[in-house]
Amino acid sequence: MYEKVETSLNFTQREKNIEKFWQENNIFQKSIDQREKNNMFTFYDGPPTANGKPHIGHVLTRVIKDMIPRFQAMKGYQTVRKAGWDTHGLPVELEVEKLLGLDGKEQIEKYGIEPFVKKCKESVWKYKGMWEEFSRTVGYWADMDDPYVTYDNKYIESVWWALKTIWEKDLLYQGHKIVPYCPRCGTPLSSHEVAQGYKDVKERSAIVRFKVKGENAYFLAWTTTPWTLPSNLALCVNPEVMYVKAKSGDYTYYLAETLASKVLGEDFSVLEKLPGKELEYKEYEPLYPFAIGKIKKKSFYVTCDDYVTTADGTGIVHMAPAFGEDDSRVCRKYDIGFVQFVDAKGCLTEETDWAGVFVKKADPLILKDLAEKGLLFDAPNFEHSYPHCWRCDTPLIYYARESWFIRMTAVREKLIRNNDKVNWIPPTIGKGRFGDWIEHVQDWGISRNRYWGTPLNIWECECGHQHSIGSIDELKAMSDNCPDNIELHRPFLDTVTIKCPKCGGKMHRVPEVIDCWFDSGAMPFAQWHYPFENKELFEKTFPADFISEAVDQTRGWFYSLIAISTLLFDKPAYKNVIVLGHVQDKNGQKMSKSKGNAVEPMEALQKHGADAIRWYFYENSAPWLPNRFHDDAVQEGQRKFLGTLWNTYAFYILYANIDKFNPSKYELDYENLPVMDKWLLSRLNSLIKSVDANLSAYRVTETAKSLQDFVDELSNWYVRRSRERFWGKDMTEDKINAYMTLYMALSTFIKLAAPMIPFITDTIYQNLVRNSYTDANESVHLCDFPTANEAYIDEELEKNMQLVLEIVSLGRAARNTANIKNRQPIGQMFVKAPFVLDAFYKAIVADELNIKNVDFKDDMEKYLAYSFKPQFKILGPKAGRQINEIKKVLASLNGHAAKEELDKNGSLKISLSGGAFTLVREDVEISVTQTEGFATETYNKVVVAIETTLTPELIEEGFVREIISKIQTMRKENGFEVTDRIKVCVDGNEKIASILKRNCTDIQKIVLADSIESGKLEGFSKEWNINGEKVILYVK
RNA sequence: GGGCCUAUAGCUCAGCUGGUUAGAGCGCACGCCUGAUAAGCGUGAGGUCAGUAGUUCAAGUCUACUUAGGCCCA
Repeated sequence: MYEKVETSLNFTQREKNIEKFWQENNIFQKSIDQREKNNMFTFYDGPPTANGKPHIGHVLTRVIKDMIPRFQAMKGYQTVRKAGWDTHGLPVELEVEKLLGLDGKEQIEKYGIEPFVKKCKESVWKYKGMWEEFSRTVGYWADMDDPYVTYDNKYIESVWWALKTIWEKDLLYQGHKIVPYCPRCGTPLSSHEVAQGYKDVKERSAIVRFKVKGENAYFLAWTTTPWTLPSNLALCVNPEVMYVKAKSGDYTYYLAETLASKVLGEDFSVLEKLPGKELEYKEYEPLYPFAIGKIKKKSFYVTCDDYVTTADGTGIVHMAPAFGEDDSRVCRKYDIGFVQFVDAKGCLTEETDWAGVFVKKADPLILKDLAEKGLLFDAPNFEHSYPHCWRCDTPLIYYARESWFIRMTAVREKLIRNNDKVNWIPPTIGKGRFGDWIEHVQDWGISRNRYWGTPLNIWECECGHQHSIGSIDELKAMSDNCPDNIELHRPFLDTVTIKCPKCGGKMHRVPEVIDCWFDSGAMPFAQWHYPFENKELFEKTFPADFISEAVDQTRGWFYSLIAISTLLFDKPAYKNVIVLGHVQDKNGQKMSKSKGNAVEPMEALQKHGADAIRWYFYENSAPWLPNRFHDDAVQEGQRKFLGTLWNTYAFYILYANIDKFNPSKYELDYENLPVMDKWLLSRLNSLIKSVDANLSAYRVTETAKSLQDFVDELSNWYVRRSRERFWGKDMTEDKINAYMTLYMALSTFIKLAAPMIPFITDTIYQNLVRNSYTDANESVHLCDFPTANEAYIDEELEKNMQLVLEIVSLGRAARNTANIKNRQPIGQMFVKAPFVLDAFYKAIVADELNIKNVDFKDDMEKYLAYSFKPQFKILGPKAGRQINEIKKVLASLNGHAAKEELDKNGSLKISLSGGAFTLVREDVEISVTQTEGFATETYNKVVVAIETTLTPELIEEGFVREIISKIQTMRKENGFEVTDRIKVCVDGNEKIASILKRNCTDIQKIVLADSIESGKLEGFSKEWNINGEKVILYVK
């Protein structure tokens, strides 16, 4: 016996039960252990930080990340899924600073690095519990008991190994990096911090004259930061842009052609036009002498780069390599020197005339000085948005800092090659956003001047020698003051010195820690402490078969993974990646706490249940598109899909319990099944094929849609059509067939859907399958994914049934137009379709539409008229611009005559203003327009016509159907059980009473009545209006 | 400021290499059906396919620009 099924849709409670069941019985672990060790499917989990709360977007990533491995596990692969935590980095430090009331690096150092780092370590677990509960609730299966943690000594040791390997390949070097820098706090800011502090400011910019060497002319260059002019080393033009040499007043200038009139006014004459490329390497005289002698490399000439625009300014940009990302890059490209006449406090240095003056204060002084020297062309006011420190409101400066880089430019070709091996979903990201990014890859600045992170494993000697340590053992071997239980963090490592292999001197570690993106990109090997342990395991699980994160990770994790795997192994770190769109609110706006439109994920899960939310994300739209999330949308899918599935299951259980039916006692007798059952099994097996193919190819939405369509047809066609087969008292062959077919459909379907909606499918499985078969697997998630039985797939059958559905739909429409309700039988229906159905299907149509006769007819002329339209796709290229006239002529043709001509000659002649034109059959589209006496409907190539005149016999039958329906309604309203037998009485209408009498045998049988009498008034009563006849019915 | 993505019915989304009446689901109105169903079926109202210009016999679809939103980078 099955457990009785609640028809309530209270999914959340049932999900909690399943969650508990999984936990108590280690279902997740079993799903891994039961599979063959050498048959692996690898998934890498991108680590979240547990010092931030999960938000609704994490539901999307988790449900996608969860579903694919569940599917592969059922396909027979061992699918190891290790959870991970990202624990290092500036966000953690900032959180702790806030907590401790600290502000800036000075205060941190005063507070003490050791206690600070300790706090950081605690802080990262702030929301761990919440994350775990969240993961359990959405049904995210990953090994949470033994996760990888990026701050773990073993993890760091693996990262060190990687860094040392890179160091030994000579791909790790020191250089300058331009960072947004707060001169007051003495610290660079992350882009996230910079973004918080943009403000519109009005400043004076400068257009400066740079004297061309050996030529009586000047370059006009524009800058918004005059304080960088003393550090000028080069100019830059766009090689593609046209420049002019123009005479204006006493001066001759070079500047961009399109900006000349804006800058010089109307009064100038063009002496020469030339592309920027021809200005390359032209030398000029330095504005200031400060740098002369300080630099050995050749400087003070014009460079080319396409970052220069002609949006404003002069089209010539002044370059100070210490103060701008582009400046720095271009100067490196041209091998120009480097000077930085601004100190760490943001003041100009001794070398200049304004020593100790803060940069922003120096601006007017420098402008004045240039004006006096006749080098200032103009100093226009300029309004722009400029970043300020979010802490202290000081204007930020872009400032070169000593920094460590990984030479990604050296492995660019390899990166591109490896990226080509990745299956990006959608492919456009791999080619576009990501492909372009690595096409222009820059060296990776990996050092951070902070405290809480993986320490950079480079030791430096006074003699200049540098050494990279690759393991704890190596450190201990080279050091005489390394504690036994050394923790690989600041400040503990800062005091550990090693002996210089070159000079024997003391080597100290450099102060930097590394970018935490390097940590997360190292997880393929660091999660297993490779190469110190688990060598074989790593090799088996690299590269990953599948990863998935949101689109913002393109230059984050997606990049760091492939960057590191390319550097170390020259392989991509993953084979398939689904890139997910962001979750937005109802109006397509970004969700944020400040806007108050953020959806609390736990609340949403509580309200709708995990399956409903999962389903929404699978079904709603392609995963990479932005998802608008709101309650109503989730409810829709829940009702339509989960509700329908549940009800179909409840239907089966209801009747199987009445009949004490157990599928294990029977065999499915395929050969002798009725067509309806064969159709369902064919649909089912086609579905298996398509779901398997789609999920194997990571096509999520397509899978969801096909599952949804199947449930719809299962419930609203198969079950609805087959309902009566379950009603009879005896266990007939037909009833067994129906049970077996429905059981097979349901029990197979839940396996197909299990990866997507793991809770409801297991709930159903526990009752439906485990109560049918004592030897069934413990959980649906331990089952093998179904394989299609090709012998059951009958495409012809599915095609026929499809036509039945279309005809039925048209028939209903025709009834509607004729205003004849469904209970009123109709005598005749004619159908024209591309192919003819045999008697069985016609019977379904007849029954479904309550029509006595259904016949196929090719010649429908009696009931219809034709109209003609050009078949544009074919006729368009042939007819060209005549096509509009053809359309007009066709519309005015006599349909019947034209049809006849076309049928007879195979062609149709029409006359146009330009002469006669001959159309063949393929050139025109013929459609049906009119009706006469019959109600007709048409769609695609199917036409139906129903007879609208009714005979007295048909009308009487209509009454019988009405009466039965009313009695059934009364049974239901008055709480009779399905099997109860009743007595029926009728009163108040002779016509109805006589109809009842004439048809009492049929009616009694259907409504389970022992007797039908008139006059004797017993039981529940209700007055009805049946086709205009008032009558009172009684049931008892 | 630069690159990329998105914009189609009140809402959520389809719309293949351009083909003329732009579809589906939800919601709404009316009607039908229903002894599993919180469902189902039909009809109707509801669209300047974000805007402008262009290519073409033909543009939701291709091109350019603009607007709004998003992501990444400055």
